Parts: sequence; C-alpha cells; structure tokens
Amino acid sequence: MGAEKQHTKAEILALSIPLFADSGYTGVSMRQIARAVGIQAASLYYHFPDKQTLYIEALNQAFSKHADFMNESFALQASPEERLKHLILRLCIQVLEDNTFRRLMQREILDGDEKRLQLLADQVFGNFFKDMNELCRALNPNRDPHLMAISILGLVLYHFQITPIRSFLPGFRTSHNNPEVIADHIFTLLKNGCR
Amino acid sequence: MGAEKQHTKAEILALSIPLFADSGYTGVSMRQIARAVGIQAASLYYHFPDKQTLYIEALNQAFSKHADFMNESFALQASPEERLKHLILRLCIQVLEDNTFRRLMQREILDGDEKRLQLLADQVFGNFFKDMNELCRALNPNRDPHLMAISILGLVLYHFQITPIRSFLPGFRTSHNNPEVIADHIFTLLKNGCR
DNA sequence: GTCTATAAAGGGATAGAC
DNA sequence: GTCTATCCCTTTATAGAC
Repeated sequence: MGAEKQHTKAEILALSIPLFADSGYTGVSMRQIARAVGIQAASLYYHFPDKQTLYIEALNQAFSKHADFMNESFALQASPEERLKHLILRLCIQVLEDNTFRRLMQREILDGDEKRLQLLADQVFGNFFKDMNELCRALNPNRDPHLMAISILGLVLYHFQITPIRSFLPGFRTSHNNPEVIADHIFTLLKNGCR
Repeated sequence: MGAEKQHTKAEILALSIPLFADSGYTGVSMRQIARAVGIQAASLYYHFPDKQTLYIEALNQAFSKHADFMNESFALQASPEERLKHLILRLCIQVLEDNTFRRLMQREILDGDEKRLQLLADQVFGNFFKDMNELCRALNPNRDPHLMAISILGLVLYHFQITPIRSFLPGFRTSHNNPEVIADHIFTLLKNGCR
C-alpha cells in the first residue's frame, strides 16, 4: 500500500550484527545501532523491548543464517577422506569470508550464559556436529569422534582466529593467509600427522 | 615507617586482571575495580592516569607472568617426539589451570589494536613461538614450521576454548574435560593423523 | 514507525581535604 | 595514598507528539 520503506526488525538486526561482532555487547550502544540504521535510538524501542532482546534476536538471525550451509559438505558421495578434504576447504573459505560470524561465535563462547550457549549448540552446531561425528567415525572407528570433531574444527578456526597477530610471529609468510594453503596444511596434518 | 599496608600498583593490577578476563575492557568499570580492591574509584587515579593505562599495565603484568613458564618445555634432552609430548601435556595443564590468562589472550586477539597485538606477540609468544618453530622443524623438516606451530597451539587452545559449550555437543563425555585425555588425543593425532 | 524531550543511572575523570 | 564531593558526559529506557 502507500507505505514508504520502513525499517523492519530484520533490517535492524542485520545492521547491528557486525557491530556486536566487532565490539561485543557492552561495546555497542543503542545510539550506535540507531546511527547505523539511520533512525533515533528511541525508535529502536518500538521494535525491541530492550537491548538484551535486540542482541539475542541478532544472535538468532546470525546463527540461523549459517545453519543451512553447514549441512552440505556431508551429502556428497565419496570416500570419507574425500569428504574430509572437501569439508575442510569449505570451512576455511566460509570462515575467512564471514569474519563477522566467526567473531560473534567467539564472543558468545567467551561471554554467553548457559541459555545462549545452548542456543549456539543447537542452532549452529547441532546437526553439523552430528555429521562431523559420523564422518570421524567413518575415518577411523577407533578414535573418539567427539574429540576428533573438535580437533578438526579447532584446527580450522584457530588459523583464522590468530590472523590479526600472525604477521608478528616468526616464520610468517603472506601465503599463510590463503585459505587453500591453510586447508591443504590441515588436511595433510590430519591424514599423516606431522610426519 | 609506621605505614599501614597500602595498595600497590601491582596489587590493583592483580585484582583487575580477572575482571577484565571475565567481562572485557568495556565490560568493567573503574568503580568495579575499586570495589574489588577495596578503595574508592577516585583513588585508582593516584596510581594510573586513566582506565586505558590501567588496562595496558594489567595486560603487561598478566603476560609477563607467563613468559617464563613457556620456555621450559624445550630445554629437556629428548627426541623431538618426546619433547612434543611433554610440551602438549604441559600446555594443556597450564591452559586448564589459568583460564583467566587464556580468556584475556583471546579477548586481546579479538579486540587488540596493532600496538597491543605486537605486545602480545613479543612478550607472550616471542621466544615460545621461536622454540615451537624449531621443534616443528626437528619433527619434520619438510613441513612449514609456522603453520605446524599454529596448528599445535590451536589444537590445545580450542579444546579449552570450547569447554563451556562442549557438554551440549553430541558425543560428550566428562572425560573430555580431563587435560591428560585431551593431551593424549592431540599427541596421537599429531603423530599418526586421524588413522 | 519515527520523532523530540527527558528521566534516571552509571560511566570516566578531577579538585581538594586529610 | 585514600577519601568525599562533584563535574560532565553517555547510557538505557520511557512519555507523548506527529
């Protein structure tokens, strides 16, 4: 109908997600969010009862966006090793491209209370981690799949977590920021160990 | 010297470090720090010109405390593999016991500006990472030591980073929080890959 | 659905007494 | 070295007009 474009909840959330990812919950004010959206801070309270709720809904939106993606690398018909290789490369590329999501997740693991962590576990990791477990079992039934799954995830994520400081560490080369180089390193490590 | 016990800079820093580790820079107020110390907020400004400086000095104190420890696992006379095993177990135990330090470090990697990251790289990782590089070279000269060193560090740290959410993930057992179990898993993984 | 105005609380920081 | 008192700004959140 004749209504001009108005700001929806989803739009506000989409704009506040990168702010929270960059500066954390206490590091972002309602005024900053409002400025990013292009409205007054008071107007945010028409959409959300308080800052907490806005934040939780932002998390929900950010997380659900990624739930789907995760469940693709497992479908393809191939040997467990091939699937692992494919998964690692996809993860590396995805994590590199969506720094916002990775940072938000990291902050949640640092700061989230039990309820929020449960949300993260269910919504983001839920099926993904179950599939990871099964892949790990297929790779080697004698290894603890939970520990293996976390190790694989940790290998990928840590290489990107540490990016800001990496260039100050001995032995750094610019190629170490290349997702294909990292993926290849991780896959070989998982395949052969450090030999 | 009839002076009663007075609060020293070092004491204030020691009390503020866990606060910053728990809630981050913006999540902690000068009043909160003062309360933890048992003085008024204004008194903090006798010791430090501003909050930023207090924070940086807290980081310095927290980091330098750990610089020494790191350089022990490399001294012992043994095969590279033995040294790796020893290092991983020590790291796991250390990281488990000092959550504060781990969290502070994680927050710095998320939020630190270039200058603070340089401090972290030099003071905490500096020699440690150089020794790690050499150990990796000894383990296998054909592998990129920088990537290997980060992988080893990432494997250890991620298992502890993810602790708060681990119990919500499929396949969890309480033994997965045991540092010896984790260390053993990581060492075997590094030695043989996932086979 | 957004605005202006404003309340109420909390933040960093300073002045000056002791 | 710590206190009280205070300044000034920002923050979250509400009220009411449009």
